[in-house]
Amino acid sequence: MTITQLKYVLAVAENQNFTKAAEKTFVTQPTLSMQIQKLEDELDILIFDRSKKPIELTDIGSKIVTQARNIVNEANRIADIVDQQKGFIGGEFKLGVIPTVMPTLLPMFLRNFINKYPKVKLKIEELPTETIIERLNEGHLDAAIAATPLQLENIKERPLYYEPFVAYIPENHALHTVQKITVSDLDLNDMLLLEDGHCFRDGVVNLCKTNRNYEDETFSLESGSFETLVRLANEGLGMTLLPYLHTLDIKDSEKKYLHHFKEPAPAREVSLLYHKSELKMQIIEALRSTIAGVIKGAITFQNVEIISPLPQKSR
Amino acid sequence: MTITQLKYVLAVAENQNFTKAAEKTFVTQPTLSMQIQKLEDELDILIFDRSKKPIELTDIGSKIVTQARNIVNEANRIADIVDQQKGFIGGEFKLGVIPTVMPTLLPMFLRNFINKYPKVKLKIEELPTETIIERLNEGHLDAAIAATPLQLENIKERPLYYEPFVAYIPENHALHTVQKITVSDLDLNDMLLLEDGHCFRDGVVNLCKTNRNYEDETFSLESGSFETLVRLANEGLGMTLLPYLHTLDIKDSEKKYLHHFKEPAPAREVSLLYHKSELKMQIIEALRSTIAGVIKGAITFQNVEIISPLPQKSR
DNA sequence: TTTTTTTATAAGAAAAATCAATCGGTCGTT
DNA sequence: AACGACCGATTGATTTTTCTTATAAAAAAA
Repeated sequence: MTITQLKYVLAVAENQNFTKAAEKTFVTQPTLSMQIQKLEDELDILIFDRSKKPIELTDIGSKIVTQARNIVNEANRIADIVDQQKGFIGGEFKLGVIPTVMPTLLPMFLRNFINKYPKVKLKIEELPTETIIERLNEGHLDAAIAATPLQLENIKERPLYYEPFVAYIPENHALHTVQKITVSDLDLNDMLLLEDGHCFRDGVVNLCKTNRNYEDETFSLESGSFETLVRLANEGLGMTLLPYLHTLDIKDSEKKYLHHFKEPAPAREVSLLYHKSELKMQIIEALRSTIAGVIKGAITFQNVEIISPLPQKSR
Repeated sequence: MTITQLKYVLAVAENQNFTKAAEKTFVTQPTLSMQIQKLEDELDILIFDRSKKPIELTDIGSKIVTQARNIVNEANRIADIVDQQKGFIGGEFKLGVIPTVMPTLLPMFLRNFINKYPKVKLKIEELPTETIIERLNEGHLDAAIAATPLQLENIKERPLYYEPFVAYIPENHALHTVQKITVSDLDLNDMLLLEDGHCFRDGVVNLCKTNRNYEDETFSLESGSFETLVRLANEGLGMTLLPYLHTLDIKDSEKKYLHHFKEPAPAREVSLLYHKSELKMQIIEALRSTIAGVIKGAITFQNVEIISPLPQKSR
């Protein structure tokens, strides 16, 4: 049994296809087939059920895949240990970021980070929380930034900052005169929301629900970006909630429509996520400290109440 | 990097010698040297400091060895998983047993076990607790039977039974008339003990010390076997304590000198020990259940107080 | 100094991993 | 039913890797 064989098995298990797996592992398909056959012969079991289309893992096969992932992870860590010893922080690093954090946080720390660690080849992808979790588990992401707490079995969370919600209330709105609003002022039916799939949307819904219970979940209007939401609000279609960092980019002329919450303000917790195997931990730590450094100047709030980003099962 | 290379590294680290490591791994010394050099080249570090005699690990080398042990363990577990799936319980299994448990426990379950699991090649070694711990950590033992609790970082304990101490008090002894003795009756200076290194001896010393404190630790007489202790006691040289199972083998004519303790009787906890990596867990479990089955008939005590087997630092 | 022990190196043999080409089976489509 | 697309297995040549024997070099022991 070799580590290479285990990597081949993982590739086939993930792609459910020998040919694609071969491409991913940069070998030809016969090589892959033979190595996997050799392993199966050695163990005297079948890992894959080739009669199914697409190919499936056998019972024992899926146990082996789990353990193989373990072994390959532990093997990768050897390189980590060496890097750490050499003080080398570099190599490819895949970071996932949720859409509602991406545009505000990224510009704040990115230049800083690549200056400080020029040898790290950062590959950043904007992804919904769900996909982030999948890819962290499969090892296709090295780390991610998302709203927490998620409390997942195999994923560790390291909070970066707490970002309060800020209300955007247009001139003609009923709440316009209220200076410091509270959660109980909120009405979900009057709220402009992001499209489904954004965890910030789920956070807002959770927040409003702590107040009242809505059976009917037909929301008035939804959009894919905060900018659109603000514009819709200006048109008198309702109010909306924004994460604090987004309010820093708003036009001066519109800043007067921002209303902060009475403390403790509702807030989302934004964390650095990584797999419990703690691979590439030096880079993760470098990332965390860089972000912590730049965020300190931007967010000074203390007294906040964390709103869960998890979508609640309705009906 | 290959698993084979890691195994070679482990062998050299353990033997501190390329030639011996080569023998242990069943390859020639040049093979070993070259493979290790290849790994060192690939990682671009030195694992071994060859200038020292005997050879030493570098700083980074010892970290790599730790991780390598990890990887090799996890890799071995693949075979475990397959065996479990096939319901196969077999292969070589190395069991360590402490001297004071060996002669009484082994005959009770051994025949039973080899009948039930004929494919397991049991290799049993009588070893002191200290050596058992070392070998479990290095993976040279698959499991062991020893007195607990030891509370060690990398070793799990699964209690098998609680074996009360029984006093052997010869006719002319001061305590001879006392039927049920108590711990406070004991006097370490009057106690015949096993030689240094036996954990049962440490248990007895601990037990007596709960009673009084002795500054002077010059014990009267020591011996390597319980049989000798009994004979010495018969000669009027003092009393002694025996583990319960040993009292079953005593001559009928001497049984009258056995005195049980008042409940809760002091007892030692005898456990199955294995490495936390839980390799060969099916065999370990088979062993445990077999022993548990035979011991149930022999030991029915309930109300006991466990005496630590750990030697206390004196002076 | 000589001998012994121990690791490194060199060269050839054996084993293995890989590739290009191709086969054979299973789909879905026409 | 015939065709083509897809997919994994097989074959045979080629390259790469691993291992061994033989030997050199260095260090330690005598």
